Amino acid sequence: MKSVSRVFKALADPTRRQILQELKEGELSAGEITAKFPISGPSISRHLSILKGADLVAERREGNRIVYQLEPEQVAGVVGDFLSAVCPTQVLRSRKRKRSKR
Amino acid sequence: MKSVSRVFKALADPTRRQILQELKEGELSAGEITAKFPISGPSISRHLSILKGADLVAERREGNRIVYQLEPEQVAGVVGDFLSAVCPTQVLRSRKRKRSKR
DNA sequence: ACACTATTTAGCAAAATAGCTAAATTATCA
DNA sequence: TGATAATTTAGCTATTTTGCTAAATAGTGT
Repeated sequence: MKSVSRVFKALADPTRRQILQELKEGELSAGEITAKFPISGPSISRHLSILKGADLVAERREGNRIVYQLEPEQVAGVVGDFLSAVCPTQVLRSRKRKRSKR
Repeated sequence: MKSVSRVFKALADPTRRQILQELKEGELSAGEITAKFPISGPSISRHLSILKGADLVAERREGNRIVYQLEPEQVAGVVGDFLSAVCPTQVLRSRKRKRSKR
């Protein structure tokens, strides 16, 4: 699937959007994220893997747990690109140019 | 459903995102839009009604046909709000403040 | 090795989504 | 009014999504 599609599909779910908002405050482990939502751990885990698949978050293992952090550049990059493609006059501000296929 | 959810669900489909991009060039009738895609008229009609339900497009009847136009303020407003909520440092530019519940 | 904690993976059921064709609707024109 | 054109609505099917519980995996501490 294309990157843009993965990102917008990821953002289509309210739980996932809220996970991103929580991560904006700082990194959190899977368990800490789960504690903030009324749904099961496995369901959160699935949401996290979708967010990760869209590169909206990064994960790293830290001992026993897995810690997630927001990737604001991907969020702003992909969504911002779409926004400036569709309504160039409304949006915009100098964003870092994306490095081509690093 | 909440407005933000309707918007992001609407944007989750690639055909719908592309419809918005086509409309960016100027308004188009349902038939003209259909002609640009490889899927059936009724399917396009459904996509249009989802976009309309999210206020991403407006429609008006013009004689025989129904003409659609982009609502760039809704696109930029909702998506931009999310963007500045999640990654305030990356994005941003003065956007018109949304009039409260007109 | 064993127990314990944190997390993911598997497998299932219910709901939502997107496509199709056929039928209904709305407007135009003779 | 009757025919034609443009579009939507209805009804169907296949696929995807989201939630769950149970089981597997990975790391820590004894």
